[in-house]
Amino acid sequence: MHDVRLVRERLDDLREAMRRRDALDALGPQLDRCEGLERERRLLIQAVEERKAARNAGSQEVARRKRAGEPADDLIASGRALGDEIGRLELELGDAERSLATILLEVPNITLPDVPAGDESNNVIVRSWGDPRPSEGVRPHWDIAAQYGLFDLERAAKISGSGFAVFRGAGSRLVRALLNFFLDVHTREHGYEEVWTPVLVNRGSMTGTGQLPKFEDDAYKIADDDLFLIPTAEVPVTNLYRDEILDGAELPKAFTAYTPCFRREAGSAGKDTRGILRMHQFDKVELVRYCAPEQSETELATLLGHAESILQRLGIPYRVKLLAAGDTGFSSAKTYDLEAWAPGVGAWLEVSSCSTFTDFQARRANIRFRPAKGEKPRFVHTLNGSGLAFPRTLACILENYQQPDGAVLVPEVLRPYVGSDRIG
RNA sequence: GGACAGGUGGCUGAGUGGUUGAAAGCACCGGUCUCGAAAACCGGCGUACCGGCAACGGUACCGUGAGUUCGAAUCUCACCCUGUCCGCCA
Repeated sequence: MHDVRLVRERLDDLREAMRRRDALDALGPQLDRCEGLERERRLLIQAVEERKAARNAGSQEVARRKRAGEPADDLIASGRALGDEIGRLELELGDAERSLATILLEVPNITLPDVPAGDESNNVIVRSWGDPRPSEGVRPHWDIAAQYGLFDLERAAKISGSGFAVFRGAGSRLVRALLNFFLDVHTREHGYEEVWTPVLVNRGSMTGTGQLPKFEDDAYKIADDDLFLIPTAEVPVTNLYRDEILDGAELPKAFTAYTPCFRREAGSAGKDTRGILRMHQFDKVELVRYCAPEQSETELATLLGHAESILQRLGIPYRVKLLAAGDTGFSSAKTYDLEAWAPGVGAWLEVSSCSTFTDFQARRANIRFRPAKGEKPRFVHTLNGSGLAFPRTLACILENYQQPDGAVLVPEVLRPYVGSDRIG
């Protein structure tokens, strides 16, 4: 959510930001409406407060006269008239504020100046790591998994539906290994505090991080209780400090969490239908950081480095992609995707997405910090990134570590967790 | 799910419908005293919005939302949360 002052003072900047996202056609008229609504809102606030001040003064005088035993019927009558008027004006004010909020809650964040404008064709590969293994002779992960019984999509479809997976045997053990390996690295070497959170969250949390109101159709919802299954651990972890004021000396704060993630993938029909590349439920270890605005630039680099470190330890070649404004998520101001090489499917798979949200989420979730004693609270900056998503990482491991005899070597760093050095 | 008891400022904790943004204490900040510190004493100490260059003025906020009233922390209703007991349950 944007500061209303942006509408008042820098509406052109907001328009330009939407243009860079290729969203001006859709949002331009809405922004124009905001300008009028904002003006109307302020006039109504002034009108209401003026009358409230008069009513308060009148009430004081009523109290004084009653104590003095004097009549106050005239003041009570004028107070009642003021009250009626205030009621009417407040209805109008409520309408204006709701209309304004409805629009503003659906305006995406402003991307940073170094984010390229336009759609995904303007994404930039900023660097890459490792030597991508040629695809020749490498089977896709679903073939490997079928041979060694690593996961069972047919039975998952029977018990849940398409887009769900049952991992079994060595496959299940690999998932558990990823979970422990990722969390161990982030807590022991990268300085994150580990948290284990609910995966069912309320509407306020989903709105705080920006999934709602615009993307309600993408989320699994428990209608009876107005709860949502989290699409990412970003939601519960970022909302940890919703409506709080943090001590500036504590910043930056860093959290890592393992959670399952649930996505309806509405609009993704027909994409990545083979294997486990796009699931309704998948597992992920997430990294979340809170920092002061001045730190967020370096914090993003730090976060990205932590995610990259996992791929390097696993020995999986990857590339770092800076997303163009039009490809950048709703709440994000700047996003780097980490794409790992999957020789079997012959594609770069997005295994992590690292973003800074500047103060966009903090404003929605009301997360502030006090820079120093006696100073005014300011909004924090929030960042998050996957470190990493399990299914695609698993696919990359199977395909990169496939041996000529068909077996799969277990990456060195995972061996203590898996308990063996090969599958097959 | 049922029955009680509660939800007030960073914390503890008062608060008869009418100078209550809210007593008091703690914590915190500044000052006096001191060689320094502690103690004592004095003063300060919430957030947001509206207007104003500013000084400052105004409005709102005592779990949330409605309602009664000239006026609500205080009365009414609904909801949420916490605690305790019962039921159920991994």
